[in-house]
Amino acid sequence: MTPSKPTYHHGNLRSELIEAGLQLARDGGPDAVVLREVSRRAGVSHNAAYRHFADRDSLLKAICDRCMRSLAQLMERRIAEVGPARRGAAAARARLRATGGAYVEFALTEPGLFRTAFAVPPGLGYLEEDEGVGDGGLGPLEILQAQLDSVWVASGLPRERRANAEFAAWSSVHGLSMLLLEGPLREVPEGERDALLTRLLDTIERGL
Amino acid sequence: MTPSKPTYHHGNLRSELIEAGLQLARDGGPDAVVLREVSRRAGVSHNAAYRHFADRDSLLKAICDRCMRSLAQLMERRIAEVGPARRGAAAARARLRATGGAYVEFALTEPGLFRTAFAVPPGLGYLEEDEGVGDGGLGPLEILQAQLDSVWVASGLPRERRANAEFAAWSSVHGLSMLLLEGPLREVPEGERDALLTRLLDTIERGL
DNA sequence: AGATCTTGTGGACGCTGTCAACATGTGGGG
DNA sequence: CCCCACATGTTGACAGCGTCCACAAGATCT
Repeated sequence: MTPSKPTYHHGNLRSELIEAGLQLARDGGPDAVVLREVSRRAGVSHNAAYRHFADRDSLLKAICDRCMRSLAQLMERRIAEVGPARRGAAAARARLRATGGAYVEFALTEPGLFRTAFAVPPGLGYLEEDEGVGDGGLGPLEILQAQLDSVWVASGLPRERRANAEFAAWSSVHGLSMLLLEGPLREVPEGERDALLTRLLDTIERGL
Repeated sequence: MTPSKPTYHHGNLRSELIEAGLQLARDGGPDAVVLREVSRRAGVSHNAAYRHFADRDSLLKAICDRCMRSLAQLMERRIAEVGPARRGAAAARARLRATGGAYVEFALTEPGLFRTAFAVPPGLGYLEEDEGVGDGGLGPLEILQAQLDSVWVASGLPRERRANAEFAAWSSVHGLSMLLLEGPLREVPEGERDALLTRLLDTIERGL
């Protein structure tokens, strides 16, 4: 099970397959993760992957988890950049905006990885067990929840309104990402995108 | 160009291909639109479609337009159900909520069609020319814009805040739909989904 | 050393989209 | 009316894909 014994036939194929698939996903999204091409890039025959993954979907799932991890890491980084020392309501709101901004930034700068992160094959559960988790051990949703908690504490928002706020915020940035990436907004010129994001974050912050 | 001359070899194949593809899309989403299976269902050989569509993507695009039209129609219907006679700010807001609700309703009741509506192949422009338009001649975005205009007029919201509001609202319902459909929220039990939608619409309405 | 399990290979099958060559039905000009 | 040109549909082929099966070879255990 542990993929880290470098003393077998190939060494540690499993990792290399994931790495090769990740590169394909980066360039062409989830559909570009082609089993035979992955094997080719790893330098093995077209069937070797079946010793490490039940089928293509199983490999894809592993790659999706890595993509989700990258997303979580960018969110963590952008939150940290606000400055850990800053306190108060303004800082909490700035971190919340950074969280949403990082989400859309990831979608636009790594479109292939973003699309792959959410291309988990049906039947393979999404939130398994510490998969797709950033350096802080939290997944994207949990990171967002933490920032919302901070805003609630710092801004004194009505407690009963906290319920499900994470899903409203998440949906917004996710939807904007999808629409810009592969939806009808993909023809929006680059210069206008920031305005859309700003307007979106304004709306959510006001509506919390 | 007009597909309605019932006096040729097959009659009007083009339409039947789209119809057959639509059924496949309804059951299995865009990936289920398989050229050979479409031809099979239309009762023609596997290559007949090439006389009406340049390639699979071209056929898929036509199917996507039909899906978008269905979405627009459901939005129109739900808006009309609010009651055309009702006037004032409350009515305008009710219609706006109906618009967003219809969007998510369509995604959940016709998941295959919804996913197909946004699976327009890259390279084939999204908003061509009166495609994917409802009975009122408006596409989903334009319908949403009209409802937002009504709210602005009826509620006297600050005019400078009108800019890009449609994209914030659209992103929200689109994101929720995607997350519930094929995203990490697809395991949310049916009973809790309405709460998420309500919270989302509340947030948007407050934040406009 | 020899048995056994794990890992990788080679070949096959049916599926897909697409291309080229061929067949057939339709409509118009002599 | 006939024949020609064109539009439409068919047949056959090709490469690429995921997957299954039988086999080979390296690693591990006794």
